Amino acid sequence: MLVKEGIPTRVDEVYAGLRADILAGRLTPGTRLKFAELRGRYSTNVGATREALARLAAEGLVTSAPHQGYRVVSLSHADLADLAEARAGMETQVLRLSVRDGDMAWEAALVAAFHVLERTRLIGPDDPDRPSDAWNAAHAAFHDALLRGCRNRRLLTMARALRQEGELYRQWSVSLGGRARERATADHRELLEPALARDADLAAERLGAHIRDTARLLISCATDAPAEEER
Amino acid sequence: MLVKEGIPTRVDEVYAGLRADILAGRLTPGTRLKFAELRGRYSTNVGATREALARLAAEGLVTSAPHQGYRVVSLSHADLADLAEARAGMETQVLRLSVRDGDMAWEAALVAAFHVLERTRLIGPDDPDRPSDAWNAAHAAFHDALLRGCRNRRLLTMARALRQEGELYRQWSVSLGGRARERATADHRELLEPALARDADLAAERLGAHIRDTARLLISCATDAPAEEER
DNA sequence: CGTCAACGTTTTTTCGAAACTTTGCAGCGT
DNA sequence: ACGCTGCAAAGTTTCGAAAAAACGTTGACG
Repeated sequence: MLVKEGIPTRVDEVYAGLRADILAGRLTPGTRLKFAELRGRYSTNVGATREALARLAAEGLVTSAPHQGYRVVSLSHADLADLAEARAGMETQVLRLSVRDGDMAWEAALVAAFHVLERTRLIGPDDPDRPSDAWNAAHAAFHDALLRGCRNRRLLTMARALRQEGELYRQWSVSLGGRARERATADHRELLEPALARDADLAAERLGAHIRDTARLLISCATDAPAEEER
Repeated sequence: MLVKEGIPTRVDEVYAGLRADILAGRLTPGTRLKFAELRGRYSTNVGATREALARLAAEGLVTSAPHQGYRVVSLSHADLADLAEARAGMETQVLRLSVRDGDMAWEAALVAAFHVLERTRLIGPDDPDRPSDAWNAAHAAFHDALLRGCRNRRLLTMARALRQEGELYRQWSVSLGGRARERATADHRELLEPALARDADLAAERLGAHIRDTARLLISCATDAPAEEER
């Protein structure tokens, strides 16, 4: 956060790669991140790896304990509940500001994102139980477009970080229940309309409900105990 | 964040020292942080310094640009307004949860913190224009006690990080106006009472107003342009 | 049979120097 | 006088190896 753009350095590459691997699920939650492995995986030195991990730790995607190395953040029902609560509060606040301050370009981007989301098949060709990658991307883009009108960089950054962690849970949750499939488009249209109508209260209320519902759904679906340790 | 405790490592020392120096104002906002200097100041190597700075950057206390090093975050009126808005939203949310979930130990700690704050002289012996160090510490402790009842670690951590940045502005603001002095104790009593009475709405409303008022006061007082560049 | 201590291995942390990038300055040409 | 190009200095980034710490195993003792 608060890092100005410029020419990407070596650390940035490792950071980006690591983050992508975690978010895409190529590195499962709870796995230990040994420097030797990472050094081979991203073909870099220890120092760069260390700094990339430090950034991810600050972001909440990995945890660190002195002299015990880093590991991918582990998931738990309790933490998911906490995260949902934090997101509901955070994102509704940002959405209010977004609705208040967003200009026409924001509206246009929002409508565009919704259009893409609406037209993207929820279920991919490969795995009939899991949302397709394209849909996940469109979904994330829509929610980001929703918040992007907020002029407060600080709040926007925090909301994004929280949402990103949510993606981790989504990635590792088992197949979504049937209800989610039918509701998906309707839910998002119900978010779009009050946002465009500049009804901040209604939009915020619906977004909060959306987040809480999704979290509840994930919790109820994840009957299997979430990944814990690995030594 | 999300760093488990353990035996402090070298990086932790540098991180702690650097953070203390920034918050105490020994390193002024906007100053460039050269590795050579820091290496001498904390008698350590480049790598440790680098990692400590990376953590502080993630926390928002320093900024970084590729190939241009790190510098202490610079202050501006616009950013202060953003920060106040973020804090108002964040802290009121955490306070609601704190009031809802806080147990008797929380109440006790809160009362104790208020007692100390009430009995601490606002104006120190050395500088008649600036709050004393003791009062600043008591003030921070009271606000922390207010929020500490919140069981959601994630929200609590974020609220604390935001508040910490606020301390930076307070440190560098010019002497507070007269109104602040009389209102100080009354303001905080008006925070304490609804919290103990478990009136989350009233407590949240007053805290939000308190934060916004303080920020407004700081902005109006800081007639001199805030520190900007230094190359 | 269980517990504890010591040893060896694995992994993290620390460190200084080489390599690369940016910045400031002087010289040259227009 | 102004602008551009190339050089020198300062500073950041990268790198691999040495040092310190934790972990697992083995062996001895109660």
